[in-house]
Amino acid sequence: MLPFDPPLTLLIVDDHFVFRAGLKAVLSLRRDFEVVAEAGDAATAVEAFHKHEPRMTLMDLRLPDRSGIEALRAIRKENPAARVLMLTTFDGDEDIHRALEAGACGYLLKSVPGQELLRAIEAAALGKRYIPPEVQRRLEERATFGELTDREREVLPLVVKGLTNKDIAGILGFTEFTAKAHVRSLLAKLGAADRTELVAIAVQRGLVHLE
Amino acid sequence: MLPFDPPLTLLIVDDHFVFRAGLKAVLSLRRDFEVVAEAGDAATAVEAFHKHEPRMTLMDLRLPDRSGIEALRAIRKENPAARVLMLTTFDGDEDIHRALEAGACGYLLKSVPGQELLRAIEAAALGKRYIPPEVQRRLEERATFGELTDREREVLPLVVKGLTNKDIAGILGFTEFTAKAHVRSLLAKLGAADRTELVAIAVQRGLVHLE
DNA sequence: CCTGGAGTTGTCCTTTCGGACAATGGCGCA
DNA sequence: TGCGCCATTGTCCGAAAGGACAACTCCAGG
Repeated sequence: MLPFDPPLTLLIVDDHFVFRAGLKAVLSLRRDFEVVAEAGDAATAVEAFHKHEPRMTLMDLRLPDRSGIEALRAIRKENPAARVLMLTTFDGDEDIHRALEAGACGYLLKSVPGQELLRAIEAAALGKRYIPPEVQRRLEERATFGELTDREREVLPLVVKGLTNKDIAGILGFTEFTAKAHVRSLLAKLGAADRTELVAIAVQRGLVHLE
Repeated sequence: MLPFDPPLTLLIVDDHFVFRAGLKAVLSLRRDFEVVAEAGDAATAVEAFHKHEPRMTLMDLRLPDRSGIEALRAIRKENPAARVLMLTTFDGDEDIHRALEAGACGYLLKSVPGQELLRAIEAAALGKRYIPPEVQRRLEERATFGELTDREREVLPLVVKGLTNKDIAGILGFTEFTAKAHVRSLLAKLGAADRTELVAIAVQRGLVHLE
């Protein structure tokens, strides 16, 4: 593999100072990689991207200003050719799916070994989509479930908050029967026996986030 | 602050290669800190501790062989004077509590800046317990809730799995009434209106872990 | 134009929940 | 010895949940 010339410019986005230091340490093993900027939150990330126009961005999914995927979208909106590699701990297949749909050119786990990280960046910079087998597997499992509708996505977080069908109906402005219908559909689509299990599955799969 | 002489020997335990690299990079800023070993899982960690007898151990809570706190316990059992600093992303107050109870000499968030990390290690090595204010706050909030009984700790995961009171009773070998009583008690102690909210709270607080 | 999916609103019926209250036995601690 | 906490088992009751159906509207896609 030929080295990048000029060097591959990189933007690092992660709210963990120590992890950023680790990335820089690993990336410094390649003379043809150059970290031109780093950011610890989404707003700074978008700004830094605009300023430095890096050829590759490494982005954490979980950022303090609660986005990561939003930052990805903002960056891809500014430059649709931008290459962004998501780098995160496992967050459920929904997050992976959303990241790839938003145009990420790969999805690495933070547990990635150094060599694989370098290879993934190289592959992504050359236009390939780098997705590790374990992530791929999760995505395929996911495909067996149907997509959720917009309404279902509105109802689900309310169920997770412990609200009753009547409460949900009041908030979203329809009758209890409608709420029941949506919940019934959610149970079927996610394979849950009742709303309690629904919460566990939804959280595990990253369809909703607690806090 | 006087430098450590001989140098402070350190063991690093974290399953993320990149994060370990970051730790080493930050720690190398102190000439009197010396990383003598590192481990990516609990078993290796205990082994490395036995072999190198480091004066300080930095340990991630979440390890692939599903322990972290177990590794902490194993290490403290071998050497009750061992100093172990937990270093992790937020995992709910229950994990913090269990770690400190098991003898951790501090609990840092992975988002910790480099300087604070170095200061925390220094403080912990000198016998102080380093706990950042945000973690302290979480622990105090927690104190307002009562401790769970052993039975409640058995029942809770089953509730989270979506089982009914009757199912739970069958598994644990008592009647549905007893299951109801425990669930009622859990609802009261954790401040949940129903078992759906109970799941959300239990997961958020780290009383149960999904997967 | 017609089909299908989504969203909406219902009914009927059985099961489950959760609150209030009460009673028993055990075990530790003062 | 007695008090309190825990675990256990109940009863009664109203509210909520969830399955099985059915029907209507709207709208996009073939």
